[in-house]
Amino acid sequence: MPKLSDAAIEKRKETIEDAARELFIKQGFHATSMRDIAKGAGVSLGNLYNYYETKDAIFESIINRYLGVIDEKLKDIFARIDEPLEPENLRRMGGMVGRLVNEHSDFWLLMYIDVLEFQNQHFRKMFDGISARFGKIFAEKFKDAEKRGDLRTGVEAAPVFTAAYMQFFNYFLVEKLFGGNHHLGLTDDQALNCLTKIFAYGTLSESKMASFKKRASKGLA
Amino acid sequence: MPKLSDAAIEKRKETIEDAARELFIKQGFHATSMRDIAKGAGVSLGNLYNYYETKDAIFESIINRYLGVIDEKLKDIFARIDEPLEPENLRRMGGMVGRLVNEHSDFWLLMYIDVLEFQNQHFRKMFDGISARFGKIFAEKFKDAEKRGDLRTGVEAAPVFTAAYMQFFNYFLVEKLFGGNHHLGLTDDQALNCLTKIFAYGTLSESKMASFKKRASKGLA
DNA sequence: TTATAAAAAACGAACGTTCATTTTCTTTCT
DNA sequence: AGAAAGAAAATGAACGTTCGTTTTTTATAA
Repeated sequence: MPKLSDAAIEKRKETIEDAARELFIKQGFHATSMRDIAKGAGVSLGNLYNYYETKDAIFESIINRYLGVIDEKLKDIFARIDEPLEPENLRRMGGMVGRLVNEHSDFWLLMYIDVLEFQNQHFRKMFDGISARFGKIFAEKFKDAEKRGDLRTGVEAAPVFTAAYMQFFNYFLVEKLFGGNHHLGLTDDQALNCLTKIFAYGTLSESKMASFKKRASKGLA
Repeated sequence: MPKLSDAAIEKRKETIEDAARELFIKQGFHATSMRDIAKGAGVSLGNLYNYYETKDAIFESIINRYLGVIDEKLKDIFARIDEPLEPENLRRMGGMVGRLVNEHSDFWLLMYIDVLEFQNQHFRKMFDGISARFGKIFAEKFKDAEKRGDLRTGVEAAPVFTAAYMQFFNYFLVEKLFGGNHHLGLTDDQALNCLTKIFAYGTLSESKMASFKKRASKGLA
């Protein structure tokens, strides 16, 4: 047989990793055998080792691939937010984060596998210094907002925005993975509204809130 | 040999479960063998089966025991909070939640094991309808606060209190287990203050906030 | 002696990994 | 065009371990 093209190898690896991911998520890493993965991918047991050195390497490859996907999705979300402290944008972000969590709940399960089995080696960077990263992404916007006096005195933009992001994120994680069952006692929509309101009133200056309320009463809502 | 006393059996089970818990947390459930547990507890392999039917049963026993402990600690925390919507009390709760998370981080790891390996069977009740439970615990307090007009119009006490609790909880979890590394860009103290302020300004009526600020300026802080 | 706890040995099944073998497909040669 | 050669891919049996659990044996104290 001639050597497979890089594209062909890549394609095969994807089908293997798709099968492995599904199994890891459904039954955990250690409970999933190489035989399971082989069967799931429609590949022989031995052939797996032509593509990966070890079982761990499969997990790592899955994670690295997925990290890239989620990273893009997050970038996309933040790119769609021009004014990060605007309440309506916070609310929109919450919706997008919710969709991200729900559509990729398997990704967060992989994160828990990583925490338990690999001491969180691969996901460390996910939350490490996240506020500083938001500070960079929205550097001008945050500076502008502070100049304009949009924020209450003593309130910094980056931690507040991060806290809002984390709150949305965690809300949907609890709902999706931990049996929250509407743990705030509200529908998802109501919960998003409630949380957004808290962050809006909690962080914006009174003048900013007033102008926002005026705009809201005239506007869409 | 005569039958062991119930107390003796209980004591032995505790040492076994202590060893098992440590191993489960350090290396995961499936990666921990019955031989590991036996060695860790200073007991023979076969003897484990005089105390537990299966390996799963050990895990379940650990969880049920621990759920009781955490439940008590949480009850204790809420018992120490007479006025749940008072900002200074929210802040105090945050501190207590932080200590709970940090001192019992293994408990939350067990929760992740449960999510991954047991479909969250044992921890379901942890977050299920948590807002309603807070609503019951603080029923009178919430009603009083709403009567007094402590809250902004349209803001319900239970979801807001729950959101605050979850935010504190999640903050420390991320710090402890996910390599947050001061992910809000603040010290823990500053983070607690920041979050408390958001929830205070975000949910309390202006009159209530004014009286609080007056009291704060006169008082300790 | 007798009931029972504890220890040790043994069980079959399943694990991750290896490897000799077979299959597959391109290339080369007639 | 078609057979032979060569190289890489795919296979699945087999390896040595280790797994959870069971069974057997030994030790202990009333």
